[in-house]
Order: sequence, then structure tokens, then C-alpha cells
Amino acid sequence: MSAAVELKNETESPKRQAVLDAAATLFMAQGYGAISMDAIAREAGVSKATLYAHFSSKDQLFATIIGEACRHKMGAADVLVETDVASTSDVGEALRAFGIRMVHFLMEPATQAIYRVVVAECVRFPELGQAFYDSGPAHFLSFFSDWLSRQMQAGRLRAADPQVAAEQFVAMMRGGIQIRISVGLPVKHDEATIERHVANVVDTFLRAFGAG
Amino acid sequence: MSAAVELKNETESPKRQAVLDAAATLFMAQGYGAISMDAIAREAGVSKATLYAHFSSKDQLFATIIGEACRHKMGAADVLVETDVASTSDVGEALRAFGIRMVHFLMEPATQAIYRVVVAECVRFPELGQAFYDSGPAHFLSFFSDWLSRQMQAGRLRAADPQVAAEQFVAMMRGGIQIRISVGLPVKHDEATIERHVANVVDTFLRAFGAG
DNA sequence: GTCTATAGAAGGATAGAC
DNA sequence: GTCTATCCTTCTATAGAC
Repeated sequence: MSAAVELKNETESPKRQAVLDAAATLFMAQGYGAISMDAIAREAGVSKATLYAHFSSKDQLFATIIGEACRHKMGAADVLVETDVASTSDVGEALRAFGIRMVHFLMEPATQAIYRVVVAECVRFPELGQAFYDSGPAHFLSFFSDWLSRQMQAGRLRAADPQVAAEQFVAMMRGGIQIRISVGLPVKHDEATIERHVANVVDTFLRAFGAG
Repeated sequence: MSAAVELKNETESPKRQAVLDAAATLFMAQGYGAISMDAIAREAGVSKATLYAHFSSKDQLFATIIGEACRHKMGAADVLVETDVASTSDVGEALRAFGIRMVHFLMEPATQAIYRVVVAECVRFPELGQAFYDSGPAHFLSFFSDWLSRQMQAGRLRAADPQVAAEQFVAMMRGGIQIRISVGLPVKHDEATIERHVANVVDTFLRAFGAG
């Protein structure tokens, strides 16, 4: 399954690793309730007893998997901003590059799988909501609003609350994409469509926050 | 439970209605997997056999409930736009009034409960995603972009693609609120905070799409 | 239509041998 | 650590009496 996320594991036990991989794949694809411990053991190629030798309960296995996936997958947020975006002095170009990376990131099956699972199970596992938000959106917004703040100080954007600007930019980028994907509907993902969407958002953003 | 949504039912059978109400309340609060038919029967004050006399399976009951809740609750979207918003010629004031209604709507427990359940179960029940999107966001955007289009034609907003403008406005309104609520995190919901948020969005929107 | 009682299957978790 | 076999609970769904 393409939605799987590789999870690091210190004590290199191959069976334990197989369980983690299988559980990640299945939980991401179908959620907590739809997956049985039998199914995980079968997918991992181990017995249920082995599974329970490594993880004390289904709850604990699930929380371990999803919590780790949040930190691992969502922690990539800052890379999105800092790579080639910081290297140009053309704000519009930088925002476009950033936007395209962001949209691609949002449309990755793994990203959506994590979001879907967290939304579905945050009632039963409240700590997951916090883990997701802190390592994903919050981390993300913090980096981006710092970057915007520097652009404002350099006079390349008008003075404004960088926190608000960042939230609005990210919200528009997410826009209709996230809500459609999250309820399982198809989204046009060809490059031309993405580039048009990003260009529209950057245009609106610069009209509102541009220096001139 | 405050997240319940009253469901209309033509054949006025009190027990059937009790089942619908109980199932709506429980499914919305805890999702498909966490709720048993026993629990629904108990909450409704009927036996399981009675329950199965009215609904042929758990799947069918669930799909009926959630599909109906989407159409019933989400169908209120157009009212948000057409009420007092259309009566003023001050675009900014109209947008603010609309934004405040929209934010309140988004923060209602029932709204979030429906969204959460649809996200969680759209893999198992693909038709729910479509029902949710069509009767909620799509319906909504269609009305709002018509309204924006009229404002543009009247010269109160600059000429632009009303579809794009509507999506961007709605996305900014939803902004950080929806993503936080959807993963179970608290959101400041006092009137002052909401009004500041709405004012920020309208300000950005008018800078980008205002006539002057 | 409505109930009590139960069939039949599936799931989480464990005992005990190796 | 790993397996096979199994326990016990819970769940969906139905049979049969009223």
C-alpha cells in the first residue's frame, strides 16, 4: 500500500519491524476499527502471540504507530520552506515554489492517510490530535510566519501580522483540496491545475500583503 | 448529546424514531466501529429485534443516518448567505456578517461530528463523501460565488473569477479553525476572537478583490 | 410490532510447548 | 522469541413466543 510510512525502530528485530510495517499500512488504509490483530499478524507473516510479545495491546500498537507517523512524516514541514525558497529574493517566486511543494505534500497519500486516521480516532486517542497538530500544522506555520516576518522587515512585503498572513496563505493553499481529499473525493492533480491554483493564491496574497 | 441531529421520518413510528435518534447521537459521538447495535437498542429503549425489524443491518442504518444528516444539516448552507447578508449594499459589512455566521456554523458540534464521521468512514461508505460534499461545501460555494458574481457586476468588487474568490474566502474563514477542531483540539470561541478573525479575513479579501 | 433468548462468527488476548 | 491452539468476550443477526 502506498499510504504506508516507514517507521524507525532502535532495537533491530525483524519480526517487530514487520509488525510495525504491516500495522502502519493497514491502520492507515482502513482505520482502527476495521483492522483486527489477526489481519496485522497475517500481513506481517508472524503469529498473534509474537505480535503480543512486542506490543501489549491493540490500543498501544495503534497509538505507537500513529504517533510516530505524525512526528516522522509531518516533521518534514520545515524542509518545505527552507530549501530553495530562501534562496531567491523574488517574494512571488518564492511563494509560488513554496506553494507547489505544499500542495504536493498535502496530496501525498501518506499525508492524507495520517490526517484521516487522526480525525477518525482523536476521540478515542486524544493525544494523537495534539501530536499531529504540533508536529504538522503548528510546526509548519511557525517556520513560515518567521520567513514572512523577515520578508516584511526587508520591505519586500508590507508590515502586517505575520502569524495572520501565514495562516491565511496556508488556508488558501489547502483550500478546496484538503476537504475534498479528506472525504475521499478525487482531486485534479495534474501539474497545470496545481500551478494555476498556486498562482491564484499567490496573486491574491500579494494583492493583500505586497509591498507596493 | 449535543451533537445529535433531528432526523425527519415520514412513517411516524415512535420506536423507529427513537432508534433513529439514538443511532444518530451515538454514531456522531463515537463513530461506526465503536457503537454496537446493543448500545443503540439500549439508548433507544427498544429491543434489538425491534431495531432489526426497522433496519436490515448496521451498515444500512449507519448509511441512512449519516446520509440524511448530511442533507439535513449541511443543506442549511444557503440560508447563511441569503438572510441579512443580501440586504445591505456595503460589501464589507455583508462579508463580515456572512463570515460570522459561517464560523459559528463550522464550530457547532453537530457540524464537526458529521465531518468527523464522514472522514472516518468514507473508505467503507464511499457514497457518504459525495453526499457530504454536495450538500455541504459544494452547495455553499455555489451560492456564495453567485453572490460574489453579482457584487462584481454591480461594481462593488473588481472583476475576477467568482469561483476562485469564493473558494479563497471560504478557505481563509475555515482557516486554522477547522483543522484544529477536526483533530479534537480546543478553539477559542469567544465573540471577540471570532470577530477579530473574521475582520482579518475580510480585510485581506477586500485588499485583493475590492473595487477601489 | 415487540419482546426474550440464543445462534453463529469474529475479535482481543493468553497458555504452554519448543 | 516464536509458534499452535484456545479461552472468553462481544458483536451482528435471527428464531420463536406473544
